[in-house]
Amino acid sequence: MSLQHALLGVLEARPMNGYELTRFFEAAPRWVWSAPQSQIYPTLRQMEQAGLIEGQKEIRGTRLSRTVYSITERGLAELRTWLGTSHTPPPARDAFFLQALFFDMIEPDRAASVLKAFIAEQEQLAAEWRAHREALLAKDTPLLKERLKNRPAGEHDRIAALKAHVFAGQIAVATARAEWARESLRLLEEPTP
Amino acid sequence: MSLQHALLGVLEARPMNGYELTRFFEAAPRWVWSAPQSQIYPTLRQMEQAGLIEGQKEIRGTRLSRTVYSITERGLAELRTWLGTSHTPPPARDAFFLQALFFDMIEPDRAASVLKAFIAEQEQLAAEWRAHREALLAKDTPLLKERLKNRPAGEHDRIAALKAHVFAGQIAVATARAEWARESLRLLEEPTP
DNA sequence: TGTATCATGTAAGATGTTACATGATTGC
DNA sequence: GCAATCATGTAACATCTTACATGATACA
Repeated sequence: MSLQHALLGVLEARPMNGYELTRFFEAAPRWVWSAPQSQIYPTLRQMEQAGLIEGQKEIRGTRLSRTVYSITERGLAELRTWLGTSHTPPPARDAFFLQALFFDMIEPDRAASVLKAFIAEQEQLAAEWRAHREALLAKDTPLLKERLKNRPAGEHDRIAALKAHVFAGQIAVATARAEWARESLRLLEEPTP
Repeated sequence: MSLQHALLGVLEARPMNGYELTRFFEAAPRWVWSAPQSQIYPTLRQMEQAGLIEGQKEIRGTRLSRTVYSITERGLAELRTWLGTSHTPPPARDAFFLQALFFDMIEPDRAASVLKAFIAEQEQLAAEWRAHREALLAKDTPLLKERLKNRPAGEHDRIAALKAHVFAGQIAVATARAEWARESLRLLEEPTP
């Protein structure tokens, strides 16, 4: 159900059509949730049926139609309830740690090259998140700007700080993973006595 | 495909039947991968068809039959290839960070209680992993004992250290998450000027 | 007139979840 | 005899992935 809540969270900022949402959820600088286009459209229709969002059909030109969805009172209530509830953690399922668990079965060189790629990838992610965090602190992302329009000015700093802090969390995790991988490299290279 | 590799990794230690594997993958002290019983059995049959594992039917008592699966040469090769290859990271999909991203929409008290539950849960996980890590370092887990029987004694320390280090990684991530949640609590409580 | 972008759709298959179902064996 | 454990199965459903398909509009 998380995709639905992710969509509700985005639509709370402003109404959007499937195409915009698709670009958002497929965006290169990774966000906290991702989904392919083929999942977005059916989910939107489902959510409309459930009364969580409302679609407004528009025509561009003569024949190109798009449906702009906005969050309903019901959707807002559902989102708030979900946000205020503790959910059971997802089952452990980390393909990379799984891989690392059996590194003793392959040559250290091969394991090392996998680890190095992992470090590069985590650092890349951290860099993207760092940029996004900065942009949020500067209140300079398209979505945050829209969102703040419906909020009292006195809260803007707090809201930006809270959102930015989520990406600080992503950065912290990516950094911890990269650091762990560097330690792994040292462990692998240790000469066996 | 990761479940298949997880199963291969476990079966490399020793042959097991579906029931044993189920207990392993549903075990309370979380491992790096989990799967329900309903997924294990069909996957095992699939893997046997693919020649990655080999099932040996046994009879306990008069009628209770079980199929003990062991890894084949083919399965071992597949596992080694997978272990030595870098895989594209899974798409970002973190329900908790998603939730935290919208904490500005609910009362700070409610957000705080969600955060506190999260901290407790991450610390619980870290504790379980810490215990498992210690057990691995002491070469005192059932599976590791089996596994080491087929390895030269001179490598035992290194293998145990490598496996234990994976759980050090899990602990580091859980700790980073808990620490991040504690910072969030402070941010939430900050008085708005 | 052609290319990039806008805009929406579906279909097949893999993976994961929840729940139910059946019977054998061990040990008290 | 009864409960806990051993042992395997399936069915329905939700979720996610990969791929294909179609047409409109903007703009150079």
